[in-house]
Amino acid sequence: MNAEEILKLHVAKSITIPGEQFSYFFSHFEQLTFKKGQAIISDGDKVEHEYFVLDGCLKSFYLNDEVRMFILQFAMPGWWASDYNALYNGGRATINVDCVTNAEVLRLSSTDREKLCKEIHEIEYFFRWRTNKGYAAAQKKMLSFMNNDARSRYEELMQQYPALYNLVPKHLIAAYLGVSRETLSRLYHT
Amino acid sequence: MNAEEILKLHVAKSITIPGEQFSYFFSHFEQLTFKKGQAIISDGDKVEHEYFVLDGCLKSFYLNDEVRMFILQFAMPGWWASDYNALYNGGRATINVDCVTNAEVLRLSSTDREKLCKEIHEIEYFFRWRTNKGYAAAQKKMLSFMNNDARSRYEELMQQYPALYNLVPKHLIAAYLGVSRETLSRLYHT
DNA sequence: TGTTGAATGTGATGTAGGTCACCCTATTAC
DNA sequence: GTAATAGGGTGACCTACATCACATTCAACA
Repeated sequence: MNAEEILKLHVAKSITIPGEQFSYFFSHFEQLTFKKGQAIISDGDKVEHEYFVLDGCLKSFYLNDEVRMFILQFAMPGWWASDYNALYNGGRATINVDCVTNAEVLRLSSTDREKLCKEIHEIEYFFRWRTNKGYAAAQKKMLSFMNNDARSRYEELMQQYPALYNLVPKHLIAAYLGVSRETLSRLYHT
Repeated sequence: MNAEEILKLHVAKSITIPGEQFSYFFSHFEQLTFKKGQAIISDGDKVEHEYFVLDGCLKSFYLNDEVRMFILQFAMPGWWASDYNALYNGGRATINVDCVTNAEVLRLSSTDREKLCKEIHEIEYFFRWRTNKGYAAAQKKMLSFMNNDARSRYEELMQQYPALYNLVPKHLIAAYLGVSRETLSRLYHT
């Protein structure tokens, strides 16, 4: 399946638009290839794009004192990633995004997104819908964090995304769960 | 200042629409008065509305085993509250919303919101903008939670919303910070 | 082929914050 | 008025998790 088809399927989850309109929408995306470990957005960058993952896995994360890493999200195929705070407020990045594996992504500029939202009402609906999803997910993660201990958060994650176990190094999973790698290691060696 | 003017100011932060169009928008809201302690959305309810706070303070919270309370948000004047997950997915509420103080709110149904978004492109933009704000805030809260200990989260909150100190009982502030009321008490009696 | 460094496991020990128990003081209800 | 209930403080103790230190495995690569 090519990039256009993948994005079309994704968009079709919330809206239906005619083919030529979708082609126009798609024409604003730029397809990019990244290697494992490559940075996409770094702390301090001007943030002008968001990224739709076609293949591979990204992570968005925050670095505390440039030392400890907290992962906000693993972005799998069909997910979007950026520093949305910086993207919408025009500020500099405080969130980093890079590649956990080799990755294929589609890049859309903030300027183009706003242009498209203005031109095509359905597209504005699509982006509202997408952000809603993100908001609900962020809230759910917050609750899971306040409610549960490290073990149940780990089990929850593995149940929801079993693929992560083999795809992602354990210390990154620890950084997502908000525990030290030592604690995570002890968790599943019971 | 009356309800219409308050909402107009709020909306004007992101869009400009002609007066008669705003009046049409406003006509879909219903103004309601609640007493301190009154429930607005309870676990298990069908969720069909969202609420814009004119005066007073609401809280949205989750009850773990019907025992421990985790507060997601205090909704002050100019803020919106609902169980957005249930509201957008048509499910039953898992989040509760009630009144920390006596409150004046404007209520908008999900049906009307979607109707208005379809009819008036600017309104759709407004709701996209609002959800974006919410998403960025949720992400920021998540990071603060992963990064900081209870004391700095408490100081951060008091610095950002000093009004809460006198407005809201301490055990609710504890439930927002995700610590026990005992721990919070010890925090500021150093 | 040996070296380096990333990823991981594991013991010892420290600590933030939870839990339980009990206290006192305001409100609110009757 | 008195009773009942919400809000809040504080000591004793416990637990989940962090931190530090060190060992092991394995892949990259000079």
